[in-house]
Amino acid sequence: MTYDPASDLENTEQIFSALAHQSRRHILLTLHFRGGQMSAGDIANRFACSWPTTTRHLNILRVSGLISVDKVGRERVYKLEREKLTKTIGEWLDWFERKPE
Amino acid sequence: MTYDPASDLENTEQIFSALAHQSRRHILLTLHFRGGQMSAGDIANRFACSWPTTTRHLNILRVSGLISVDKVGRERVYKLEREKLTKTIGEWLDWFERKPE
DNA sequence: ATATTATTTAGCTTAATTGCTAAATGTTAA
DNA sequence: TTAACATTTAGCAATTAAGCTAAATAATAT
Repeated sequence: MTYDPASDLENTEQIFSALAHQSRRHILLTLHFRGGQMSAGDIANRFACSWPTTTRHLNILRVSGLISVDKVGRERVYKLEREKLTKTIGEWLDWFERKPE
Repeated sequence: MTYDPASDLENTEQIFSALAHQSRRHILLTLHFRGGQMSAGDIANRFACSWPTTTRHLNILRVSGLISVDKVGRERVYKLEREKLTKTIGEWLDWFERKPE
């Protein structure tokens, strides 16, 4: 797969949209501070909303590429894609560190 | 006004929500690369959507604190609050540069 | 005073998001 | 093979977001 600017922009859109919800930002931080990996249940148990609602948040994060998932037995283990997050947002933010000519 | 963690969190929410829309991110970049200040008309003319729609985007950005506005004659001049953007997002992103203990 | 310019506000419609509960799926244990 | 567990999918209701056109406001120019 070669570089596709259109899908890259689309992904930036997905990522910023994913970050727009408090619960999803919280999930990312929780994942990070618990070592980068947690099962769906471990995540769901830490949040006030219902498990299906958390599942949907996880899915939005997964489609954006900010997390990935792995089946382990009957559990699903979600993994933070830390570099995807820091690279995408960091690079966007970098435009504002550049002097406007 | 002393530091208020609740309103600080609320503002983070506003900022991430403001950044979730492509047009609003575009407005911020346009402002930055045109020197940090533009009239509402200059901004609206550069976008495909109707002027009232742009006005609403500008208002969302203003309420979040990412831009500010100044009346100059019959124009309204919008100004990018560059540091608000880089500080808020940069500091949030920094959590992910810290080692999770 | 009146017209023109710059911009916002109001009001409406459609689409998207978020939350819920209940049902379905797939996996391991008895 | 049946029960229990871990999780997702389906489907619904309520809220919010985003777009438009038309009307309102406020400042300058004639």
